[in-house]
Amino acid sequence: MTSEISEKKTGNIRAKSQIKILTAARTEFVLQGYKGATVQSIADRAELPKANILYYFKNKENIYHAVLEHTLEMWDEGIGDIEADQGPKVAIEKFIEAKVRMSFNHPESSKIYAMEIIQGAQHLKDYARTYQRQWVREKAKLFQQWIDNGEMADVDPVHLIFLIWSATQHYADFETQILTIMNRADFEEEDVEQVIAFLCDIVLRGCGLI
Amino acid sequence: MTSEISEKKTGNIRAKSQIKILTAARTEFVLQGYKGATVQSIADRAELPKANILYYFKNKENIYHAVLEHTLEMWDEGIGDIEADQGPKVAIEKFIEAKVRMSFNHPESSKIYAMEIIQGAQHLKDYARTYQRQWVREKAKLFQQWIDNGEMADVDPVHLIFLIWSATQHYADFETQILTIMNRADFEEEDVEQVIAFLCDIVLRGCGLI
DNA sequence: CAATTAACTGACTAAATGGTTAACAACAAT
DNA sequence: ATTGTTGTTAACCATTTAGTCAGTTAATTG
Repeated sequence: MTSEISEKKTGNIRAKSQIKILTAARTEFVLQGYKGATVQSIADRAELPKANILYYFKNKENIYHAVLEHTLEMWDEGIGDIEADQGPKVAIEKFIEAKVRMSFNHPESSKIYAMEIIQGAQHLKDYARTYQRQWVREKAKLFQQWIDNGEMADVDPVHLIFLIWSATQHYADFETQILTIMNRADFEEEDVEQVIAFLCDIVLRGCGLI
Repeated sequence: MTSEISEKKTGNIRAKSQIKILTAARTEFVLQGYKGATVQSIADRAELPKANILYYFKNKENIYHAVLEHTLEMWDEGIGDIEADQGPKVAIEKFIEAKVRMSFNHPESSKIYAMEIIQGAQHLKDYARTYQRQWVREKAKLFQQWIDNGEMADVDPVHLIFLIWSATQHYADFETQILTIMNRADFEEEDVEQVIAFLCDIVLRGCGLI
């Protein structure tokens, strides 16, 4: 039987290699798409021989699944949830800020997710059908209560959620376009705060909360 | 020398075949990505032999370029431009409506475009750098004048354009997700109008125009 | 009709690619 | 040391795929 130390060491090698591979894979899948990313290109980016990649992941599809899973975990965690107790203004502000920060900090995850949806969500149909639909319904109900209480303007809650999703994720997915148009090489913390302020301003005023 | 009639007929065959091929190709590129779409799969979808595809387009990249070009033409035409003479309210309304209708009528073009940008805009860098950047600057200046004249709230014009782009294109690019969440099979004219009304409502109020 | 051009296609080829295997190296446990 | 486990990798193979080509048919023209 293996000792605790050896387990840790073994685990470390596995974990380190897997992270290295998944990081390289994520980039390749974004740049080249699923079919365009080759095991060899992932190996090159990870600076490992191809066979070593296939030692840790049985095949290319498994790598992709692992990347996708990681993406969904982030989506769940980083989303910051919409909380009921502080009213619509704070809830929307917090939600927008969480989503914008996510987009700027992890654009690749957002891109992987976007490409997956654009191509028909082959691997994510169930996720949207069960988890996401439920989440949207719950939050929509919450917004509707605020509307009924006269705490915010009468806007369609579901489309409001879509609006916030799209506007925030745009800064990740269309990074390249935005940087080119703004004639910038990279985003800075300043930009992140400006976007948060802008979106909160428009959306809150749009919801009659300012 | 070929007669006018023969030119027309010849042109017809070429044009018809090319449209057939490009339509099939567009769908395949959306569903499978550039590398994933094979010349054979495009041929199958177009119901033509593979060699016939390569008779009309020298190679796969040429097909993709043709698809992309068509997409950009649509983008230019359908965008409806932001006109100065009727003030910010009408300008924004018209722009939103044009973009939303475009998204619902030609989701595949929007998807091709989105994937291209997400993957780093390899084929579109120049387009964004020259044409788009100029367009955004022009329109931003226009918004700024309205702001300076006190005709609308002081919101960042460039980010306002990004917001409208993202919110409208979202209905094309994330079609699958939205339909799944809304538990619907297809969009109807009713939906289009609801989205237009919703977005105009939020954005106009967000800009202090209601 | 004869000749020229355009449209079309089955069969083939060279290169790329996902995945296997078998042999080897590092290392821990006894 | 011996044994077993994990990690590592070059070499190899089967399949897929873009693109070519040689030859055929259809259309057009003079």
